[in-house]
Amino acid sequence: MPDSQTEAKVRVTVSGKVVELPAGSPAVLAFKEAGVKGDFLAAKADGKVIDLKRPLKKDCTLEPVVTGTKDGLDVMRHTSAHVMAQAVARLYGAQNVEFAIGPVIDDGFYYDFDIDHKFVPEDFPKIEAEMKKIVAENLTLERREVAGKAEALAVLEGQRARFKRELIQDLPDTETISFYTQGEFTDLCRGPHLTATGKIKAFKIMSVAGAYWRGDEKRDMLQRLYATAFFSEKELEEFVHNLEEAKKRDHKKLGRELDLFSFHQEAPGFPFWHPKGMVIYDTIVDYWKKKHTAASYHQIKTPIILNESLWHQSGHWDNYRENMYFTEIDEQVYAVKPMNCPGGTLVYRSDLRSYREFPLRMAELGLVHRHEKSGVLNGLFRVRAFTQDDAHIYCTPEMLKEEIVAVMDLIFEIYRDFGFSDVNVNLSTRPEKSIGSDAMWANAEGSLTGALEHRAVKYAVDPGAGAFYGPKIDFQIRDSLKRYWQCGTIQVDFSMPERFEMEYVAADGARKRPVMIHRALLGSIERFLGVLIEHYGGAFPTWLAPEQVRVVPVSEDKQAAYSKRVLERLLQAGLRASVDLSSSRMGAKIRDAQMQKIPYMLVVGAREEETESVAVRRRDEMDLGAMGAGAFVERVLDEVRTRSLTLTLTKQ
RNA sequence: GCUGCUGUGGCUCAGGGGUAGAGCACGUCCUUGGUAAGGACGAGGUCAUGGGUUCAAAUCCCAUCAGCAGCUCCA
Repeated sequence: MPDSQTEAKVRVTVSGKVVELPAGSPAVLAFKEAGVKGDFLAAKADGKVIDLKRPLKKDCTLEPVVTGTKDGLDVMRHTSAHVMAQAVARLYGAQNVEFAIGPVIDDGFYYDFDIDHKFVPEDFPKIEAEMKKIVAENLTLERREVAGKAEALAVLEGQRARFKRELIQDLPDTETISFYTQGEFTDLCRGPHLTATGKIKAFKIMSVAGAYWRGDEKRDMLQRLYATAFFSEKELEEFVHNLEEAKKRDHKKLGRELDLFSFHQEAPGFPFWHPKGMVIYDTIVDYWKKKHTAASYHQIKTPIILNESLWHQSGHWDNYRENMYFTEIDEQVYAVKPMNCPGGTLVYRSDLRSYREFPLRMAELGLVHRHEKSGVLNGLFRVRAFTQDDAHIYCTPEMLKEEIVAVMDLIFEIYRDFGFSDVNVNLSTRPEKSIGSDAMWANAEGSLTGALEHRAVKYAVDPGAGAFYGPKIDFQIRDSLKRYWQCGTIQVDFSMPERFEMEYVAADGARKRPVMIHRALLGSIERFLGVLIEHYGGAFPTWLAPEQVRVVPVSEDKQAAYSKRVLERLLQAGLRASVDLSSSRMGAKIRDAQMQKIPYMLVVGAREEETESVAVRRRDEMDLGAMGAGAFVERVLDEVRTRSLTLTLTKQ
């Protein structure tokens, strides 16, 4: 019998229960001792995920990581990455491959390989089949810790493993270095991992792409296999289905199909808006202007081309020149504005300002141009010319918090009206390199957090991620496919007022420097419209729809006059409508309107003509039956007025 | 910007060393039909651009431009 007096023990707290185990016992034993049952994938010791077999060396709080959790999924995906690497090693010969890294990412994992064979999608089934074999073999994963870099390098002795060696070299000396082995495959890895490959459930290789070693384009280009894994085939199928859905909703595709905008070789990165796209664009702008007028904003418009000297003063010439376009006027250099603020400050300085005007809110839908690298252009999401829904607010430091609350209120209200109720909020605080006094930063950051807390907004803090000229809050909206889009931002700016020597006259008659808030809600109208297209899948709510009502005569001959009368009535009421007087059959006309995702179709035939009525059909395929033409108009107008996100008309 | 893939009528795409095809859309005509495609006929492309190989290039090679994916960048 072991001497319990001398044997070291660890005290482990598992869901409130304390169990005592010999030091070095595997984590999983603690669950067993504590009587916790379940499908364990890993353990979490004081918040850190570790292997189930990891020896416990000191007292800790331990919880199981089980199927169905994010932690569990990450562990399974991590092990899946090793399995994929092992499969590649088996299929192409371990001596022919060099392994780089294989981390878990948001939607799965990847592994980077240096291999002569060029992966093509046709290789995926083969690799997947080998992975399935490895899972079926249920190989156990063994962790081996080595003492320092020298020993780690010794493990790799004689192997082609220049990436692994480099990784080891760059590790801090204090770091524990570990390897994981499953069957014949060993990989440098921090872990944690599943206990055995058999616990991997459903996986799929998604794509292959080039990727630079350590993201550096001057270094080796590797082949990256993207893959994903889930706890069940069902979840995997759902994921794949979602990807297809996202593809269907691609705004570039819908933009073409719905005839909203186009892009052309003659102007890469510069969108061309078609009539229907313009309707949506203008509707957003009209709405935006109304909201800003109601929130006591003034609206200004500043030039697109401004003298180079202004950009020296603003600091853009030093920091942003690469992204700017230049031109020449009368032998003077001018720049096309990449941002609106410098022009805005000229408006501010056009008059002597008083504290009585504060907070002075100047909004500008400013068209900016930025030279984005060709490879980053992406439909409306990344363009070279776009309209920022910008505003600059000038106020005193004391007003900051209240102003920020007001901006936030406006942001959330506007997001809600477009159907975005889930918003991620991020606070970025002072970076190492920054201007402005400690007191200024304290006030600004205090105002931002104060505003967030005042409205009980949940937010994450990104320490040191603020701009050098001030802290900021960023807003990301979640769309119907659960993707997040960075749109809104509120930035406090200490730099601009200094650089442009902006002043106001305070109550005591002294000249003081105002604080400037720089804010955008939608970010860029173009990009936001792209997000809206994907969010709604092209089926815009009625208030935004380019065409709201399509009149469909049953017989073009016989109901031409009546259908035109109905159309006239719709147009007079201010609705966007048209009539289909083509000679196609009614079914084809309906199909056409349906594919254009027009909210309402009005079928008019002999029956309707007799009673001055219309047979209403909703694009979500509901035949609502007949109703009086006047009643229809009133109800749709109401739907538009309230900016309803759903179609509201129902069967009477 | 880097790497890979792609570029054929307005759109989606097939074809492929011997000077081009389908469906949809479009036009004309016939059809006047009650809730997702009626029919016939027709027009439309120097196969992204420039160069090279070849008796012959849309097809093969190179470069350029553009698009897509990824990397990086940006926020």
